[in-house]
Amino acid sequence: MNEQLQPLKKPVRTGKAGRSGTQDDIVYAHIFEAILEQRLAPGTKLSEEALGEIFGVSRTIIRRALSRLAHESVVLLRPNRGAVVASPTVEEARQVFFSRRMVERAITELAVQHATVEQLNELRQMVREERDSFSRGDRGAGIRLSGEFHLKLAEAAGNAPLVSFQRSLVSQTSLIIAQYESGNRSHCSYDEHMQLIDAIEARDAGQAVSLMMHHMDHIDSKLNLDEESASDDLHAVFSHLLKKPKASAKG
Amino acid sequence: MNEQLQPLKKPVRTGKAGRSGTQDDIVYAHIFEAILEQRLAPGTKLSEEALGEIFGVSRTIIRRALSRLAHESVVLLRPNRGAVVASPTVEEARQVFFSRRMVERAITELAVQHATVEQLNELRQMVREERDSFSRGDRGAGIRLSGEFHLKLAEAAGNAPLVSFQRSLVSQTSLIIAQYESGNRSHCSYDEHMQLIDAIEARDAGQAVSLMMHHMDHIDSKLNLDEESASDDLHAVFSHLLKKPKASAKG
DNA sequence: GATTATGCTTTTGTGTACAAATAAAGCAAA
DNA sequence: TTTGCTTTATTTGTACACAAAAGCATAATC
Repeated sequence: MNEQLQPLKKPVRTGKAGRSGTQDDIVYAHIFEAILEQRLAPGTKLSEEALGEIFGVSRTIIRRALSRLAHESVVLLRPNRGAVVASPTVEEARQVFFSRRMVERAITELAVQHATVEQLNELRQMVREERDSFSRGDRGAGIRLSGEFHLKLAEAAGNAPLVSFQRSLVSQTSLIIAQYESGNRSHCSYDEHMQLIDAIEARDAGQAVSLMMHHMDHIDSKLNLDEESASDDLHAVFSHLLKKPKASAKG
Repeated sequence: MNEQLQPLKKPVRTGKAGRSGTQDDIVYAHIFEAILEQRLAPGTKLSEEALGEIFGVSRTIIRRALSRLAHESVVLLRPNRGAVVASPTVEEARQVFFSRRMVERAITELAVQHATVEQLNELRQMVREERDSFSRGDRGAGIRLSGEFHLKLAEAAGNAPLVSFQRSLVSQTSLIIAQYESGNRSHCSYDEHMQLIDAIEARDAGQAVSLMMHHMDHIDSKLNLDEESASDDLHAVFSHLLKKPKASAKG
């Protein structure tokens, strides 16, 4: 139980954490990523002390990160009983998707009006990264990048409250997909993403919204109710970040 | 600087704080109420230590409350520079109202489908309280209750993410109204609220949505850009909660 | 053998001390 | 008088220690 992170390295790519420099942003991003990539299964207990030890920070920092995750409904914070990875029910998933349809429609319309060519090119670059992740077989990163695409689109729409809501919805959606999506790796959302960007650049609101709604339908239709298992050992989950203490202190 | 609250009494009515029992819920509610009732002007610095002393709790609790307010964009949290009451710009106000129109439309449609008669009666009771507040001349409470009406309606719609987003939007709207609404006290929103409930009870979606959109228009049209002043002395703002130390230690 | 009571362990909640960063004040020089 | 710098003071950031609550296991009783 005395493993420590090196100075505390931030993960591949965040996009979510504000200035992504402070300790709690880093912890937040790591835990979030671990959840999305299913290294942390829904229901897993997130002990403050254990996480603090793993990341080499005090419980204060962990607590802030967990609080933030709880606010996005990715983590459930039970008073006096600690935090667990959220396990959205089918009904909760349905509600999230309802809200997402609403938000994505609004975002698409706004993006058609406001998105700059520069922003659209950045979006294209993100889609390429997303595609690469899936073709590498890195499903976790793919889901995450897909989410970041939708978040970036929200930013291009230029409405701050919508961005904030979208962030929360995307997080929850990612968790739901990670939990419920059927095994067929046909998550070729990047193709639909590209078409969407084209429609927005053409300033064709009708077409863009139509594509977005179909995209939502596709995501929706891929869900099923299989429960998959993942590790709930915090040390194992974050082992790739740990430097071995002596030689084999925990093997 | 040695004033203390009695055991820590919660404000009139919260509706916002979860179980509204824990210390930080109480602190949150008090500060939020003070902002809505314009006893705390936009831009006012919210010192952790001062607030801690006033409420008789440690900075830990204050910090959580501020963090929560910041997440609703009612308070601005600047790293290393403390918290201030948010002062939404005209553009930010515009964005909030755009989002609200979107959300209120969805909520109204869902409420027509799902709201029970019991919920509608509770809503009517809230509108009566709102009306009473305005007739008493208690503008702050009126604005707050008006916001709580919209939040309760969101709950009746039965979509959790929407409720959460609505909470944030309502908070911001209240702040905007408190800051920008013109002096004419023609804030007779309670009348429109009553008509809305009737339309929902009649399960007339078209009429309900139409009323809601007009309601939004009315709120919108009442805004102007006058800046009003309010106290920025924390002790004065919360004086009604303080018991006098000895006889006249601070007069 | 099942069930409830009780003490023990673990984990979270809160207050506080110390470190770091920022803002303020004072002073000097132009 | 004003401007810039140095020093001081205030305020936030983080860690830690102690208190309180929940969970767990053991044991006793029905």
